[in-house]
Amino acid sequence: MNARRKFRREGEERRRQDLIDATLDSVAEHGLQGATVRTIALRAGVTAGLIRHYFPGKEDLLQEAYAALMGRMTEQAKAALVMEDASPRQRLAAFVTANLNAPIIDQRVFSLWATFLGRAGADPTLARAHREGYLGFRNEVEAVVAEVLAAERRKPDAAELRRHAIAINAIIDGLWIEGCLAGEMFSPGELAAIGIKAIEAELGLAPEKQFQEK
Amino acid sequence: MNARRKFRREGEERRRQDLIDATLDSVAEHGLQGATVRTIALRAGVTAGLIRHYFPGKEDLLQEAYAALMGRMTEQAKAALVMEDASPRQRLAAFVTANLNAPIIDQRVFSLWATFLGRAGADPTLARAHREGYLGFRNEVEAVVAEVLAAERRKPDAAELRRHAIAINAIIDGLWIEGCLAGEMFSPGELAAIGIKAIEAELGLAPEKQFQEK
DNA sequence: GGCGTTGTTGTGCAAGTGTATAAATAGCCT
DNA sequence: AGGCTATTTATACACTTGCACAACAACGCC
Repeated sequence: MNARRKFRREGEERRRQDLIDATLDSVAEHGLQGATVRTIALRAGVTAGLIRHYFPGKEDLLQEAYAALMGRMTEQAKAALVMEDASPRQRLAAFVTANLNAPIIDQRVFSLWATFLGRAGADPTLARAHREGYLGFRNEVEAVVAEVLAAERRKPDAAELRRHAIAINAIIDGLWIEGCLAGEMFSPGELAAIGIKAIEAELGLAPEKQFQEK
Repeated sequence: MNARRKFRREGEERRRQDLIDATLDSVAEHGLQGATVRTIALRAGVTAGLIRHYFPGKEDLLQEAYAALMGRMTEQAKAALVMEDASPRQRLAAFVTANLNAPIIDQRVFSLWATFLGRAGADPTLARAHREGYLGFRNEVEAVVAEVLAAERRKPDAAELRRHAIAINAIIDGLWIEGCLAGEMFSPGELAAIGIKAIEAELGLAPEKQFQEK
């Protein structure tokens, strides 16, 4: 009687990923305080003790989960930049559009972002991880902005470029937050349209002419 | 022996405020998970049992603490708008400047904001509280923008006004976050200057002429 | 001053926490 | 098929958590 639970042995990488995913799910749903080893294990379909077999402690699991989250976010964000045969301005517009629509506009991701960042003030590790991600993102923005202005025959100095990047980054971040927190207040594509307009104004570009037909 | 601890009876309102402040301090420093009744009580200079005398439960204390935080934030933010004998444009600039400098740019406040907002996805009460604060803020922005444009003899329709308010709100929010998380990366006043420029571009205003002398 | 009210303390408790560790078994190698 | 080994389960433990409750003492009132 009292049969022991059946189980399967998964590959190490698979198990670690499952545990990390389960951790992110738990944090997104119930916050850091709700992410207990038992909750996480239950979600991952294993028992609590197994966590200690793959991670030195719960804290390490949380750290790795945050790193994984950041990695996915920046990866998705930057993916919109790799477009061939497109003008710099089109690439910038596509970048903004991608960042202000699903799946990057997502309440769950926002919850995770906010929850972890709330501890950045106290946890230097988290703070540094965020800073690196932020600077990487801003540098991408700055590079595209430089291309856009170059295509317009304009030659901004480094300080001006930096200011543009900071402002544009703020516009995207701010609209991203609004979309995540109150997405249903905006019609589809509205945030992206607002963002593109604001960014074009910031860069002093003439409103884009619509050339839908080939 | 084992003398019982001396204590003083404080007024009810005072004690409640102290407990709320201690709660916010605890959350800012160690996150929601670090805000235990014992930690909070220790910080407030009382023993844990007293919390239950003023609040039905820990959850209620957290709710009231969040409400208090939001109240202080929006109050401070709006305070910069009450300027007499100032042009709409000056008031807008003062508003932006106030929101992008201390004490509104503050890592502790950001930690609290992020920590609580991380649970907004799961807790409808928090979500609604945030939404109200956000809409209130945006309406203030929209009102000032309307004044600024009116002073320029421009008559935008409601939709255009809404878009401007959304974009400007995003700019302020985005720069606020950057300042809170990495304040030392910016020189004093730099964020405000960037914000004002971006907002003027968004509104299509000619760069402001400096008229320092009376 | 004595006395009652009630703000405040201290203690206790059941549930839940992360971690340690022994027992079991799934899957591979021969 | 049989044994080895490392993955996985299960149990135990010390500690923390929110909450309940009884004892106590500070303060107002007469």
